[in-house]
Amino acid sequence: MGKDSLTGDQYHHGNLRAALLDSALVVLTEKGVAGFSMREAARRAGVSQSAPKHHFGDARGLLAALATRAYRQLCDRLESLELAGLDARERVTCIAAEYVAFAGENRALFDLMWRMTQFDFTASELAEEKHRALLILDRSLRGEDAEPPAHDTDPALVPSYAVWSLVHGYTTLALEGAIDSSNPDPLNSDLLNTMLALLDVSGPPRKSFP
Amino acid sequence: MGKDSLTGDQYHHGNLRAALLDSALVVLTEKGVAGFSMREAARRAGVSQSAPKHHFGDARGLLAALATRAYRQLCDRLESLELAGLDARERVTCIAAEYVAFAGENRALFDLMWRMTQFDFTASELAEEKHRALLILDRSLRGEDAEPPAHDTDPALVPSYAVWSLVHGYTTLALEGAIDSSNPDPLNSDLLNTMLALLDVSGPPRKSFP
DNA sequence: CGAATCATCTGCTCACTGTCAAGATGATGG
DNA sequence: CCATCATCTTGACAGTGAGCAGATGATTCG
Repeated sequence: MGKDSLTGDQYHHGNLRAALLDSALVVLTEKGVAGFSMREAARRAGVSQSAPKHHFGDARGLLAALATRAYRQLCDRLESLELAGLDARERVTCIAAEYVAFAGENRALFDLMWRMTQFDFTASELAEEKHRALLILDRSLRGEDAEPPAHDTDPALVPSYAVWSLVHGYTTLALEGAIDSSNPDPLNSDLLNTMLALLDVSGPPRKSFP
Repeated sequence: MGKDSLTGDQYHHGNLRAALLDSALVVLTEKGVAGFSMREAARRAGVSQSAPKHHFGDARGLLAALATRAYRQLCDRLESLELAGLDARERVTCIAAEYVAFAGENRALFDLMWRMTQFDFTASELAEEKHRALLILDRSLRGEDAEPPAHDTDPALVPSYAVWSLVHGYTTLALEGAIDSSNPDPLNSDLLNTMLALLDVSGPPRKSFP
């Protein structure tokens, strides 16, 4: 377990960093990204308003750390899926369901994860975890023994990019009420699977891209 | 032209609403969604801090009006595309390119459009324009003479939902640096077209969804 | 053991924001 | 001509992120 572990032992003088991340998550979940307040997160952790500074620098730093932890959790969930014995299409269905489930269970967090460019462009650790998500998706799709992609624009990655785009696009569209605005809980796995069925996930792309 | 027209005639006592929308767009473009300030928008329009209240209620109202105008502009651009004589795949390519171009030319605005749930859940005019985007996409995809969808969950809409999800997902992923983080201008139409080629946009879906 | 050093946390201040209530200003219309 | 109404200004308030000086306490080192 890293320094972001959920349960703190000593508290008041101890692992404030993890405690702040926890209280920040509560505030974020209750108030949303727009209503988030670093002072309130500090208040709920029982410390002064400027205590977070030493651990996260500023508010963007706190949110970046929160988003990084969220990416790590998502990656862990995707990585721990049992995909042995499934064909490519079943694996995609499985991954997509987990992705959508994570977004539905952690809406405010999922929002934040895709809103970081407006807070911090240069969070390298965060970019790493984001990239890890792509690699996990690609490995799940093409199998453990397939050759890993040489670079971000490797043509072999195209099907993975397509799956990610489709699943991620559907998730955000649905959460923003663009799919079925009358439905309060719009994440519909059946619809997503029907759309995924229209996607050719097996073969390599026809031509490379620069 | 509606009341959101860009050029104001009388100004100081006249169409402040449009002037505020214009200055708000400038502030939004310069500072991004997180750095947006209603006071600064009022300042740039040459009026007092609480002048926007009468026209938009509060800050969320201003942003909602801005997002609504943006949806209208996007819809107009998609609607004015010349698609006659093209087959389904060419039409999709054309629409996708326009969608991505709009997002690239209006990044802050595009961000805002998909961040409204955290500002205002009940902007009916906005939801209308968002829905109009779907109908335009669907009509472009299935042709002018196809029967319009009966409801939001009409199975005939599935290919349109899939195209929208793929294109929208790719756009947001690319803008967030998830596709090729080293590329500062990541919107690559070739990659998008290659992904769209993997999608079966012609036939009806195999089975309906609830 | 004592003292210096360092990490951590507090208190205070500042500029800025969104929102509200009360009042000016000016156009419209009876 | 005057009342009414829409529009805009002024002045206030609580809340926020950020910076600075200093208290507190743990650690390390002479």
